[in-house]
Amino acid sequence: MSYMRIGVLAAETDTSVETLRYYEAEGLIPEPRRSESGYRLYSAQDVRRVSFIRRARGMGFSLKETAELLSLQVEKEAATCGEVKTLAEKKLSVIEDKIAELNKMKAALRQVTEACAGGEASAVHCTILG
Amino acid sequence: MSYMRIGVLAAETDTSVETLRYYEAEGLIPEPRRSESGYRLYSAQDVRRVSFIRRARGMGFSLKETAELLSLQVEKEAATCGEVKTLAEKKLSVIEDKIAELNKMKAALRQVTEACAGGEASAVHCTILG
DNA sequence: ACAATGCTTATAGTAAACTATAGGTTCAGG
DNA sequence: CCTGAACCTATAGTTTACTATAAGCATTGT
Repeated sequence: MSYMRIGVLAAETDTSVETLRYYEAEGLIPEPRRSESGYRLYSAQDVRRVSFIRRARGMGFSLKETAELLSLQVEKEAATCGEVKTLAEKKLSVIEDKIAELNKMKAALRQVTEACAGGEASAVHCTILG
Repeated sequence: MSYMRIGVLAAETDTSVETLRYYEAEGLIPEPRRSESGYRLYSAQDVRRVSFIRRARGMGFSLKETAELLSLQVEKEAATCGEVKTLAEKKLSVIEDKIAELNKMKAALRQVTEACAGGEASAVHCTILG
């Protein structure tokens, strides 16, 4: 149960096996250990890593930006604590900005739902923009 | 001052003129009125609309999804209040989900900055994932 | 034993969202 | 008047992120 093959990882992370191999080729996930016959074998940590990648992608981070976020883990030996902390804080503020943007969109949509009583009346006054 | 040309709109919205024409071709912004010589002329409302598009794109919404969000404005005559309200609420929950995901990522990054004292020590214990 | 399923590599194809180019028109400043 | 910047259309090219195909080996169920 400890190690899973690529199909299981794909299912667990709602990804395709092709995409997983692509992420590996692009360096977003490390080369996994292999079974005797050459099958890729993944751990629970890989599930977390791929889930993180999918989440970041869904938020509009590119694969390159996602890799930067993940580098906070990968570079742990190489970088000093200070460097990692600085990068993490920079990324954190990017995320804060995104949350703020989403809250703006939320407010705009709220206006719509509140202006609309619902029902059959024409939606002339329902508008997302000014 | 009331109407601006495409270059000004591009500057105001941090977009390229090519992208603006592309958005027009794709139906994300309406065909603007033209000057005598055929130049596109935009209003302040167009600035708001393009800004909204850029914000939505940055959040990971595709152009198609962005168009759906904007349709809440465009379809105002055609659709009933009930339909618009339902769509708005659906989109609202997508946005809530995105905010929740970002908060997860934020928590993960917080762990990093907190585990890292900062300074010269190796960042072995700085990790974004488990 | 053998077919179905799942894995392997390598390579090619695709869709979305720009981005750039070519060739021409308009307009503002010197 | 003329040069250069900004605009026009039409079309072609690029990048990103997959997605599919081909040809073959491995594993599992009957």
